[in-house]
Amino acid sequence: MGAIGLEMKFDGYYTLLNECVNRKAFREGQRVHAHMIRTRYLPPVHLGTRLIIFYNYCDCLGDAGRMLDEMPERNVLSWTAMVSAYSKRGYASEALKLLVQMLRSDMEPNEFTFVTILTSCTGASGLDLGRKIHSLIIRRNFESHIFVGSSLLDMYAKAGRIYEARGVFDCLPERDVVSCTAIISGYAQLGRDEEALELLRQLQREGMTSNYVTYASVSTALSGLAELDLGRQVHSHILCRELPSYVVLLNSLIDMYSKCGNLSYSRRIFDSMTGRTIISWNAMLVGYSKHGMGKEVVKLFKLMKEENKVRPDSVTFLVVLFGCSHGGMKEGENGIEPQLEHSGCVADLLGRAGRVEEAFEFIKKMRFEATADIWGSLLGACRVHSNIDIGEFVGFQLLQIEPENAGNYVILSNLYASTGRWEDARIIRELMLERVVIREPGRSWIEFDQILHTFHASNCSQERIPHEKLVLAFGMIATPERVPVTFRFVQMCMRDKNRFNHIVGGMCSCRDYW
DNA sequence: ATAGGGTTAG
Repeated sequence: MGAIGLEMKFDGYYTLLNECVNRKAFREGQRVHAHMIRTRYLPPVHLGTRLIIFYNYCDCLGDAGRMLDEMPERNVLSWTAMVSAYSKRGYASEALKLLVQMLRSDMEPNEFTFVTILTSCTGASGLDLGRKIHSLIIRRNFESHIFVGSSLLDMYAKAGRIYEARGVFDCLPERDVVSCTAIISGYAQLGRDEEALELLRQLQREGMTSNYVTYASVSTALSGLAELDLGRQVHSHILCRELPSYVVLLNSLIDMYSKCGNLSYSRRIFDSMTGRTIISWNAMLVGYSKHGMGKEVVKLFKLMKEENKVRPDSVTFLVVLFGCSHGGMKEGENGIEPQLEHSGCVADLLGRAGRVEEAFEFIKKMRFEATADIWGSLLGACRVHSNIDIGEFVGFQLLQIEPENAGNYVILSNLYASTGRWEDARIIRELMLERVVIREPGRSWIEFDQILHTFHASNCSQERIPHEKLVLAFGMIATPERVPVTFRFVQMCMRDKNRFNHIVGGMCSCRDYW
């Protein structure tokens, strides 16, 4: 790093600041700025912007904002650099405030400004801001700019507004990898897997280019479809294209294979990786967890700690705790100390162990308000362990928090039915039909003799027989008759969207929990 | 000097 001299001017300052950004050297940069002030050097707009970027890079948004305020001359870039700082940290409303301030100062935003601010409008909560920005974009005719359009459609997709996203996409005068990938992954992220793949095929026919990001999204869609053959086809296509094996793509493939039912493929990819991230480990752990292989979860978790290259995050803990409970392992066996944010898992673990009262007390004593997920897992435990008192309380709690979730009605109704309270069961079902409009059609899969059989639950059916049972029955009928009943289940694998049940010798890997 | 899409969990 060069020294601060007396005769510093633009070039010298600029080089120094660049070095400070690269090294994230906050103190050094501050000294450079202080030198400017001491020598009464008024930085021109270009250098001032560099200072804003430097401060933002060091997480000193206040200093950066002050710099913008005090600059004698500002341009689009200085404003946009500051908008970008807010956006990158997810401060969407701050970013919008600054944009409004910018407009009031008669400074016209450019395409960079819009792209950067749109990235801060994420999820359903960003939709309102996103729409406001959209209208500003339309007024300035930026809508068909390829970068603006991509972030705009991505904003809608992430807010769950896939039709609006598609509308923006269809209006783009030109397309590229990013815009195509954005719309495909929009469908995939919403679980509209068939549509994602169909769109991929269509766009490829129309000549779209794809890269590793595209295939990471496509793998997400394949995970949802759980069609191993299709997954393998796409994988071999990826290998043929010799796409660089970026971690992101491999992580996605690990997940895809595990959800398509082939854990050994997942593990093979995992083992072949050189630069595993925490997501790689988590994806592999999730695989074992969903297959009910609690011991493997713990083994891999220990391996991760031994390797000591990545730090477990909250997802890791969730998975390991869930993996142990679903895999039939008791608490304490896993050697993991739950943190505060894993309280929900602890409650779930207690519930699954049949200690429903303790779970209920635990949830009531938690330092934060229980989420619908936490109540939901307790309700499930009440159903399994036939605890009508707590179940009724929790059920009504849930019907208030998320009246749109059909699952809660079904479980509560089943709980009533299992204790002979038929009238209450009926009332809850009617309530569900009244309140819940759309239900996701359920699906189950069963595979034997290397053929995958898919079952769809009818969307309008009043029948509530868990269709997994139907699948199991089908499996029993279809296996060769001369095989004795208890051995029919050898190597049978049954799954739905969330979990696998490996049935070996009449015993299920979930220990008959589901 | 300021820009877009992506992987795990719930």
